[in-house]
Amino acid sequence: MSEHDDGRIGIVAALVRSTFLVNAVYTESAREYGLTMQQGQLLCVLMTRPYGMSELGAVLRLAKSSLTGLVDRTERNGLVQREPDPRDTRAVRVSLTPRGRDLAEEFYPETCRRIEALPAELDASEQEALAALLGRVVLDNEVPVVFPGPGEGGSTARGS
Amino acid sequence: MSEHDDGRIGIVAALVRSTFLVNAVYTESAREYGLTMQQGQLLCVLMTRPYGMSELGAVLRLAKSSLTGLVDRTERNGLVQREPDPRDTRAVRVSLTPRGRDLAEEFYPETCRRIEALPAELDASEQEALAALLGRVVLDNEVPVVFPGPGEGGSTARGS
DNA sequence: CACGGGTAGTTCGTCACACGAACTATCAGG
DNA sequence: CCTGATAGTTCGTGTGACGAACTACCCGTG
Repeated sequence: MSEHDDGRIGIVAALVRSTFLVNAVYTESAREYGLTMQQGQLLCVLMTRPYGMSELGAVLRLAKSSLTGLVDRTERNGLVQREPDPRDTRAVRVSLTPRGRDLAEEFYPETCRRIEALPAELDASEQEALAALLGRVVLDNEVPVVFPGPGEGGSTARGS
Repeated sequence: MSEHDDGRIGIVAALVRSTFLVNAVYTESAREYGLTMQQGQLLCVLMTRPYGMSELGAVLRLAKSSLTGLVDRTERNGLVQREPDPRDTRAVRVSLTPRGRDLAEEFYPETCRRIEALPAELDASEQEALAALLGRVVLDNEVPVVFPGPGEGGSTARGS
């Protein structure tokens, strides 16, 4: 109820405005790599491993027809590819192409840097506290892993 | 592989995923009122006072041609109106129609409720801490008032 | 006063995004 | 086999975002 005598705002406004901020930064970063935010997100998700279309739809919270379009466009740009799923003739596995992986491995850390810069005015313990609190919020609300944590991105789960 | 043995995530992932979450909630809420997220945002901004197009572009971070389209569509839905600016023949003032205000006054608090529910598992002091930390982040990064704080919505025009 | 540069918005063409409904093809259980 | 569920695609529609080009107007300067 008491909000901004000294710049203090409610938790709702704080969440909405920080969302607006992160959206803008993410979009801007993607733009500079020739990506849209959605395509950037797709690449980030696929960094860890290939996904089926339905699975991707669940992670990105998209209707299946929306996802077909997104993968179509990203595939047309040469960043992802569809492969038949050996276990199920109906299904496809979407994975990064070499070019897509290269791009993701530039885009992802650069975007991390930019997001990381947003709370730069907070000291280390405050940043940790923020991460912990927000982390609990996303955990409590079962947010899909739409952005891998550090260490999950580049080197760990890859080879084939 | 270093971070989430116990659910802890880095600050970047926390920010990105919470953004994803709030986006989804906001979009969903708007959808139920027959709005898109952008139109809902427009209504929320206009709740406090009328804006000029350029001004709106700055707040919503949209190119002017994008804004023309958004206002066009929202106007077609009968929620906002363009009025000539008495001070400047070139300019227009965009304001809520009565119907737009009614809708905003349903949409805004309902969306607040939903956003507020996200950190419900945090206790009061934790919520306060989160609001304070996030509030500083948005302040440091000069995020426009894209979502009014409580009390700024109806008639109490509390400046800057 | 005229002129010229800046400002306010719109128009136009283009592409991305998101959805639902209808569709094809395959899987799996009986 | 049949039948119902599952995996994806296609199609049509509306929204969203942008840059470039345009009109109309403001205002300071000469």
